[in-house]
Amino acid sequence: MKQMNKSFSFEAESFDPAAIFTCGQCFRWREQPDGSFTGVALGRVLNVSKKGNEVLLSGCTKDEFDSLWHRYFDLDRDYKTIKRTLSKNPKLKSAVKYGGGIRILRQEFFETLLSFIISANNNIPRIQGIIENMSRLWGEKTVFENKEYYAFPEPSALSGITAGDLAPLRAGYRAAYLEKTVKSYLRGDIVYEELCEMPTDKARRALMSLCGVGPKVADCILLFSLGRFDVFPTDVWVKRVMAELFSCAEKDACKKGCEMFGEYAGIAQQYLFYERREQSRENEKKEKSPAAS
DNA sequence: TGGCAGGGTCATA
DNA sequence: TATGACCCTGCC
Repeated sequence: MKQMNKSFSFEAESFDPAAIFTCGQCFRWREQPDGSFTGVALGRVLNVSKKGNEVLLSGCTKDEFDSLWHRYFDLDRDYKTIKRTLSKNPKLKSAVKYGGGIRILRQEFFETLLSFIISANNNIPRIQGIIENMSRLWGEKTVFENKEYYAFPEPSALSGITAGDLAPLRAGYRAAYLEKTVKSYLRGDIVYEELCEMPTDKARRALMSLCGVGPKVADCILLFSLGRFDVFPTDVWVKRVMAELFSCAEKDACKKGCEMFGEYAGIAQQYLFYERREQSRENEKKEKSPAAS
C-alpha cells in the first residue's frame, strides 16, 4: 500500500507532540531530525508537528482527520478543565504544568492489549523493538515518503501463532502469554465492543482473565484504548512518585491514586509519570556529563 | 565477568 | 496476601 502525502492542520492548545508520544502510552512513534514525530497507527503512517498553536498532520486528508485522527487524538475532550481541576491539588501542580501538552490517545484495542503484555517487566527500547519486529513479520507494509512502515498485525494475521513462531521476537516468557491471549481473542473470549459497554471495574476483571494481563496492564488498556480516565495504572515509577509526594505505601498506590483523582485518575497518572521519568532522565544525563550543565 | 534493573504476571504457599 | 521465578537486554 502506498499512502498519499496530503496534509491537514488544526488549532489546539493542549497538544504537545513530544509529550504525547514520549509519555509512555504508545510505542510506535519516533522523533524525526526536524523535531516532528512519525508513527504508525490505525493502519496508517502519520507525521505530526506543531508550530505555535497549529498542529500539522502530514499523510492525512480532512476526511481521514474527521473519521480517524480526531478520535485518536481525543480532540473532543476538554483538557483545560481537567488541568485546572487537577492543579487545585498543590502537589500535582508542577506535574500538570510539565505535562500540560499530553493527550491520552485512543489506540486500537488489539494492538494496545498485546503491546502492554509485552511491556511487562521490560524496558522501553526493547518493547519498541519487539513490537516493531512483530509488525514487520505479520503486519501490512505501507510506503510513506519513500520509507517502509509496517502496521501492527491484524488479529487474523496471528491466527494459529505459537510461542515458537514468536521466538524471533526475543520476547522471552511473554511469548507464551501472547500465544494464549491471541487465541482467547480470536475465540471471542474478550470483545472490544462488549468491554466498551461495561463499567470500568467489570471491564478490568474481564481483561485480567487474559493470560499476561495483570492489574497494571489492564489499567493501561482501559486508559489508552478504552478512554477510561478513572483508572490509575501503577508501575514502579508511579509507586515511587506516590511514595515521595503522598507518603503512600507501594501496595496502596493504585487505590490511593483512584481515590484522590477520581474521574481524572488516568490523566493525573500520566502527568506524574511523565514529569518523574523525564526528570530522572535529565538527572542521568547530568551525572554522565557534569561539565555540560 | 557477574550482578542488577527494567512501565509485571503467574504459581505457590 | 506475600514471595520467588520467569526471558532477555543493556549498563556498570
